[in-house]
Order: sequence, then structure tokens, then C-alpha cells
Amino acid sequence: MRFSKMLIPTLKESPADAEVVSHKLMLRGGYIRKLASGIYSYLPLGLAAIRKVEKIVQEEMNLAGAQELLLPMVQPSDLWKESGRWQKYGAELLRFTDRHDRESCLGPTHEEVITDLVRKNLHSYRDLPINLYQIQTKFRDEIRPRFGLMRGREFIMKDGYSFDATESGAEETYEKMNVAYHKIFSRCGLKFRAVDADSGTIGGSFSHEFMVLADTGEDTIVTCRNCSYAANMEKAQAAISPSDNAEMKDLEKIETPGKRKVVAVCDFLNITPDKLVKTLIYIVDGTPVAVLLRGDHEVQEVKLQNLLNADEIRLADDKEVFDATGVPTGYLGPAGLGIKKVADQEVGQMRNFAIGANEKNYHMLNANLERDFEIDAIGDIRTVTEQDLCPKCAGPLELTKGIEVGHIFKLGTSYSESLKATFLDSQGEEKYFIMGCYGIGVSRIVAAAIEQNHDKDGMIFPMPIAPFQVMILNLSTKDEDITHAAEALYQKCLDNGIEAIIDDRDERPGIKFKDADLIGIPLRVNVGKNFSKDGQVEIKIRSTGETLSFSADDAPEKIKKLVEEALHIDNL
RNA sequence: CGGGAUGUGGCUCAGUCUGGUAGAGCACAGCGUUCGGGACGCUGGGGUCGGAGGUUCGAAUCCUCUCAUCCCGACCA
Repeated sequence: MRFSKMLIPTLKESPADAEVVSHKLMLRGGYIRKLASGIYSYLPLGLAAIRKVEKIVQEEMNLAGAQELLLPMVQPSDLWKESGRWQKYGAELLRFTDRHDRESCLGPTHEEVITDLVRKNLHSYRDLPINLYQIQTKFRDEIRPRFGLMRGREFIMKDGYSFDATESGAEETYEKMNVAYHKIFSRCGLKFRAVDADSGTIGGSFSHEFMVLADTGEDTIVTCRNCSYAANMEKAQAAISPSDNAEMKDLEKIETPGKRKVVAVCDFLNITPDKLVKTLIYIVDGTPVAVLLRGDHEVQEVKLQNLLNADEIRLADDKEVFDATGVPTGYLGPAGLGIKKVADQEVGQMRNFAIGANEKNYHMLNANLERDFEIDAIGDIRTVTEQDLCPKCAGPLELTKGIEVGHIFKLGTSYSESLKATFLDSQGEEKYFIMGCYGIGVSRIVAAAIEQNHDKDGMIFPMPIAPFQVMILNLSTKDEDITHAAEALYQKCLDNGIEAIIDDRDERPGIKFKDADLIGIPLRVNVGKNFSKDGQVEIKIRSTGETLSFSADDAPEKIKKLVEEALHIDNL
């Protein structure tokens, strides 16, 4: 392609509404333009990068036995009502009615449509397993879109769905996708971790998120510095503390005037927060539940929700607490509290701890589980911190920020049951399809790659997903020899199957250098005054800044070699 | 949805407090000089200040409503 003919509107300054680096650089480099909040146009360069990612995704998915199709974006409400998600999904689902007053929505995901397709067309175990995917624009009416392509309302996603006849088959399919995903993100040149993710009420470890490591990520992931343990914050566990075997002392009521917060109470009682159990009240599907935690721990609401098998939980406000317990917040304790109680497993390890006395201005010392109060459920319901130890090897844990670019999930039969999607097994028995779903944020990958690869001058694309592999700069369009050499080199590259763009604009060299750095094409070739002097051109490697000189004749071969090397390195 | 902020040529921003009919840099067009890290000079085109209403002799500036965008939080396949 010719720069002079291509729509590449670069900017010297970042538009004021861009916050993160990928957003700024994609706007400045002429990759994208915003149309409305969370809705972007992909310009030629942006689309070229997206197409590269799509191609890698398609190759690996096909290799893993999946087949591509394309499902409708506009979907009738009937299907969503049948699955129950017309109610459940909430405002993120953009709904509208057509001219015949039929309710419809824009597809945020396609479990309903694919399940409908399969239930209508596949009826036998002989047809299984089958794995279908599409690459398509999705629309989710996010409450708060932000950071450009990182969280748009409209975005490009690869979503795949598998249907198996048996549990073991479904697990095999899941593992195939796991392998394919590792290859896809590696091939995209991304540094990433696959982490255990919350799999909701289904349970088991059949959900993994693929997180690109970057400070601007919106998710937190927990990794072990020693072993391979890695998990999403909502799922991450910590090694459990050894149980305290101290002898139980006598329960003692003590006045703690005005001391409500954990820190204040502990200071007053001269104990550390890990010797206190705090009592929080949650409203769980409409009923108050007491949640017990060690003083220095915090609730992980997703874990709590899973433990209680609840649809909706939220922290109660002061009034709801008083209505439920008759005690003002700050003095709540489990002993004698007449509502359902759940405790974090760490509470079970403690002895002789402090609790609220359920009376204003009083706490209790030397409380003990079972002797002084009973609980209805116990489990891991707290948030892991960097002070905790790895649940697998007891090594030190690290919290890092990540961008979720992929998520694989073993769905089981939840959708096939709600949509009554069945097949006949070899015994002639009617069975529900066992499903899995597998998503990749294609447009988000491009943003994540830039978050991970940039410098003060601009983007630094990994070779496999760069819009072009090499950019040739004609540094003097007025000089016939230089122009001739640059054009010849460009043509030679194209002939050799190298994806090349030539900057043939009638601009000064400085502008071309700046734009080239900004746009981030991995290889750049300068054809300018050194060519006039001694027939040399320079190949500059964007990532390292290294510059190599070659005669114009040798350059194409060298470029080809560099491109292939870069593709291979990134293939590991 | 709660909190905060911003809307002035294509972009970045000044002017708003202390009303007097709009400015800079970049970008754009023409000419000339330049030409290896976003050149310089001259000339020129382009905005009625997010929108509506109001106060006033007079509103970018004051008031009311409204729309949009961004940030923090809550929420989130």
C-alpha cells in the first residue's frame, strides 16, 4: 500500500478524552476514530491489525477441529425468554422493537442462537462432538465503556460453542480449546497467563481466563512466585492458617465505648486484628445473613455468593442491620445472634478471639466457635492479599493487573436444559447436549498488544499482528534515484510476499520518521541520502532501535529473513 | 445509578470569575526558501462559542433546563 493513498490521519497531540496509552496511540496513529461512547470506526490500519488477529484465531480454531459460521446479530426476544435471560441479563442487553412491534435485541453473546440451531438440526450422538465458532461484532450496553477498544460497547469477538455427548468428551473438547488458546495468544506475541476463573454455580475448575499482563488492566490476578498457580481474584485461594490449639479461656464482656471499627476496637483492647472476628450483615436474596471474618480479612463477594448459592447479594446498610439484629453496626457479634450465620474458614482456625457483644459499647473477649455460637455454613469467602501464601506450595503470592482477552468455560447442560436441546444416545435415550463456550476479544487483543508494546514514540507491533511487516520510507520524493530505488525495493518486497507499505508522501524526512515510529510497523527501511552517497539503505528495527545498513540489492532478502525470524520467534 | 469534571474552527487549548458581538499554536490552501528526527516567511479560508429558553441596550461569559463526552465508584458475558 501507498501511504499517500491510504487513510492514515495521524495526530501530533492526543485527543483529550483518551486516557490509556493504547487508546491514545490508536487515535494518534490513525487506527481508530470514535463515533460515540464505546463505539469506534476501525480505519484501514486498525482493521489490518484486527484481520491479522482474526486469521490467527481462525487457523488455530480450525486446527483444533472447530468450524466457522456466522450467526445473526439481531435476535428475537422469544429465544431469550425461553432461556430465561431476557429477564436475567439486565440493561446490558440492548433491546428494541421492530416495525411489527416484535421485541428484539442486539446479540451480546450467542448461546441462545447456537443452541437453537443445534437443537433443530442435530439429533444423534453420531453427530457429536461438534464445535462451532464465529467472529462477529458484539454489542453490550456497558454501564461505563472506557479506555477505547479495551472496553467498548461495540467490539469484535470470536465466540465458539461446543456440543458433546459425554462428560469426558466435553472435558476433552475443553482441553483442546485450552491448548488452542495458548497457541493463539502466543502467536499474537502477547505475554499472558491462563488463570483459574470463577465458574459460578456450576462449580469445578472448568473455567479459565486468559489475561494479558499490563498495568492498565481492569482485572487483578493472583500468581505464585514459586509455582504455576494463577487465579482470578474472584477465585484465588490462600493457604489456610494453622489452627490455634490454645486452651479456651472464659468468655468475658468488656466495655468498649464508642469503638466501632476493627482498628479502633483492637487498639483499645490491645490486640491485633487477627485476634478479632468481625460480623457483617449481607442481604442475600432479600434475607439478612451474618458473615463472619477475621478482623484483617475482606469478603470476596463472588465466593460468598457461590457458597450461599444465591442470585443476588449486597452489603446491608445501617438501617437494615439494625432492623435485622436490633444492634447498631460496630457492636455486632455471632453469639446469640438469631439469624443465619456463615463464616470464613479462617474463623474456624481461631481460638479466644474478640467479637461484638450485640450491645452498644460492648465487645466480648475469648470467644470460641461452637462453645459460644454455632454457624450454618463455613468456607472460603475472603479476598486473597499479597500477605497470603500460595494454596498449592505455600510460596509467596503476587497480585498483578491483567486484561482479559479470552475466557473458556464448560457450560454443562444449563442452556441445553433451558432450551430443551436434546439428542439420542447410542441406547436410544434422550440426553441434553453438554456444552462449552469459548470467547476471545479480538479487538481487545490489539489494544492489549499495544499496552504491552510501546514506547514514548509510539506503538511497537509484534510482527504477527502488525498491519504491515515493513514500511519503506522514500526520504526524498524529489530525488529521482532515491525514488526509483525506494519504489523498486517496495515492488521487490511485494513480489517476495512481504506485506509492505511505502511512505511516498511529499513530506520532509522528520515527519516520515515520526509517523513511522508512531504507527509501529516492526521493520522500517530508510531510502535517502545514504543511498545517494554509496547505494546503502538502512533497516531499522522498531522494537530495539537497532539499525542495519545494506546495499539496496541485498535489502529484500534481508528483510524477508528478518520478517520470518520475527514470525518464528513470536511463534514460540 | 452515585460522585467529579469538561464542552469555544479538524486537533490541543486561552478567553468565562470582573457581560461590550471570538483568539493562539498545530492542521488546511497558495507562493517562496528549505529538505535525515514533526522547518521558516508571507498570504488566505474556516468557528458565533454543545443545544434550548431566560435576564440584559448588549451573553462564549450570568440564570434555568437539556444533550454529549471523560474520570472515580458501584455494576458487569
